[in-house]
Amino acid sequence: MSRSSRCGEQLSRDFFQHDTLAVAENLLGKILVFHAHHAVITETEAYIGQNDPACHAARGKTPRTAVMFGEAGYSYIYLIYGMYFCLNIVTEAEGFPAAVLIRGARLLSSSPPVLLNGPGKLCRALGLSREHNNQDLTISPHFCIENAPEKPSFQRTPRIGISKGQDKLWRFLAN
DNA sequence: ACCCCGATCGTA
DNA sequence: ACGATCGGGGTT
Repeated sequence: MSRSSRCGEQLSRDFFQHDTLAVAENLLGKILVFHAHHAVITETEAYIGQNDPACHAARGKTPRTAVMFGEAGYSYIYLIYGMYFCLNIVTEAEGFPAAVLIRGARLLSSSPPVLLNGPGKLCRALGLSREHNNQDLTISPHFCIENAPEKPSFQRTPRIGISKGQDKLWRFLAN
């Protein structure tokens, strides 16, 4: 984390190549950049490997989940309930399927800032959809995560909207 | 080929 | 509490 640790710098791959819980926690307060949009991440969830029953990759690699088995720092965007998209960022070592779901952010490129509470609303507001799946977030300044001065205080809770894996406190919510 | 259900959201 | 809406994944 040498170059990437400067404020406003695009995070490099090594930020994402770590334990998913650490990445989910450390993404709080960071800036999600998509073209003209800048948003402070306020809520994340971790989905970790084939032993996590709520993880899409729990039953192995399929065409949809293949990106989760790939290199860290790539986007995993999928359609949910036929109407909404959810944005994840792939984590950990290549071959280990895990990702962080971006559930909430405060949109700065608007006045006053708009609270995007919910992964579907977030993708709709930013214009993220299927065509932005499987993109490397460590390359382009138009789709990346930027470092930020401070990590906010936060709480951990069970993940939202799942029927399995509710015992884990894998949701991170900035105060 | 078919069926079930989901990492959601807005409205009732 | 519920409906909208459709692709993925398991089953036949």
